Amino acid sequence: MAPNRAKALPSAIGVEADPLGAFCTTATIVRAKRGQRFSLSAGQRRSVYVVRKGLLVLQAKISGKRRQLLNLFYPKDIVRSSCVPPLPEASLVAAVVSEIWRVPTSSFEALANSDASLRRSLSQQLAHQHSRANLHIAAIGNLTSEERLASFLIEMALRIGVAGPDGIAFQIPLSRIDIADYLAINADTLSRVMSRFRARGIVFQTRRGRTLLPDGRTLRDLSPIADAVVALHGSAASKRDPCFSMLT
Amino acid sequence: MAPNRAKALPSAIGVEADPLGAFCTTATIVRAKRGQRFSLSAGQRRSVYVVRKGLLVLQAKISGKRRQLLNLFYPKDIVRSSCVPPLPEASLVAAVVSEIWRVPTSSFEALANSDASLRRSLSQQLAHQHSRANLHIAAIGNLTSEERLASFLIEMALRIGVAGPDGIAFQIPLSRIDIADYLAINADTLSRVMSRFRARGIVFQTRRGRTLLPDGRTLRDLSPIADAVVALHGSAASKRDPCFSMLT
DNA sequence: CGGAACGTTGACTGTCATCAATCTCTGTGG
DNA sequence: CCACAGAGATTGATGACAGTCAACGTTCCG
Repeated sequence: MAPNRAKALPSAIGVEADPLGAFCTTATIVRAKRGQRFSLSAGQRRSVYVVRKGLLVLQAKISGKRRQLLNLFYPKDIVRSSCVPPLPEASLVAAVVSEIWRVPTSSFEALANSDASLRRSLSQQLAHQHSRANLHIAAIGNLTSEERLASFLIEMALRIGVAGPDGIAFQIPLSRIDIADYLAINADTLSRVMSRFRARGIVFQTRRGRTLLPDGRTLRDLSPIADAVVALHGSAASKRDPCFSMLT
Repeated sequence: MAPNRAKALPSAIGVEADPLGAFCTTATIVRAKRGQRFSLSAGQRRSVYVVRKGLLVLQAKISGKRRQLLNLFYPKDIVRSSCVPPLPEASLVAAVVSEIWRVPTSSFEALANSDASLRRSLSQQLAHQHSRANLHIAAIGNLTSEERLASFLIEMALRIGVAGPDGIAFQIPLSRIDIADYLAINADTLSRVMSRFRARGIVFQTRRGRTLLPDGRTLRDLSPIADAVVALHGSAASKRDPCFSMLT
């Protein structure tokens, strides 16, 4: 819980380039428990957050009651308050145990100003996240709940799934309510759709919340935006494991 | 229609700073008719577009049939393909007669690299657009069709409205189908909601497509995200005309 | 004078949200 | 060890809202 001063990265062993590691000298490491919130309001001294491990969600409330998860943030993602609309209770919340670097906005800008290649990485990263936000608009604007859930499962599989002999397995890092609020459907409806998927053998769920997707092909066919999801979330997976070919 | 080499800006007369004017030396001016498309696919030589006048929409298709307008772009907005998700038929379309500057990506980056204050403006502008995209997620994820239409009318009023004695007037630059696809509702439903608004005296529509909003207060009350819409779209309006106080 | 595109309206249908009851899982305290 | 409470998930019944289809009206073209 106590923030530490970030140390230099351990020398990489077969790890791809980590341009965001440049912030390690000015960042404060924060280890967040599930549910921990990070304020994004303008009142607070502004910081930029860089996700290192885990999963964070950007959420807000509409008219004080209805909740919406606007974005999911994975490792390497950057969160800055200027990209967050001024909605009530807009905040960044850790969905699972996570590690985040908190970088003062001034240091963030100073570093970006001094390093052209870092600047390029940041620009690309932010554009990528913007692209994901736009895809999410298309998803919740046009898809049925089944299609949304299929797209979400593909996203999860690509981001945190591990390919095995029986399919792709992972532990969904969000509660049912979180998933429902992310996909903009009712939690009850989500439960129904999930049950339907289970009955059709599209997903298997064991106790302890593990999810198994035995048939990537069918899942792909269920999601009209599967190609785009793979393009935006699949880069990590395809590097990690060739067995994702069912999805990609 | 014929692209011209951009000329230097005329000396400003009481006009606020225009950091994007820096691109005038390398930009190609494009005057677009209603419906003209700009490719954003990777195949094409990439360009960055800067909106100068008019209104552009970013659209895509889902499974070849359903259309979604992802974003609206107003003057000063920047459109680059890296912010656009890889969906079928993703394209930038002029909703009305517009003027756009087409800047080669290489020039765009070179200029940004050479000028720290321009870089700051660009970063702010892109963050602002990202913020609007996130607000749109909240809108189509959580609002009823009435609430969506109210929010849209507020956005239009702030962006292109002119305050007069009878309220705020403007000519909606989108067809009904466009508006419906932007708000992610059916065009028939939109027509019904609009009729309801007319019956309640919330909007008046004359022939020639002019729209009049006599009662900004009621409209505000109908939109749960009115505050955020005003914050993200109202800066131009409040400078232009104090009569927008009904909305802000 | 057609014809096309767009908008409006009504009737019907289907999906999804709401409400409520039940069940599972987890952690706590006796 | 068991009982209990509370949160979250599941499932059914029900109703409202919005999408679909169809018919008709309007406007603007050639």
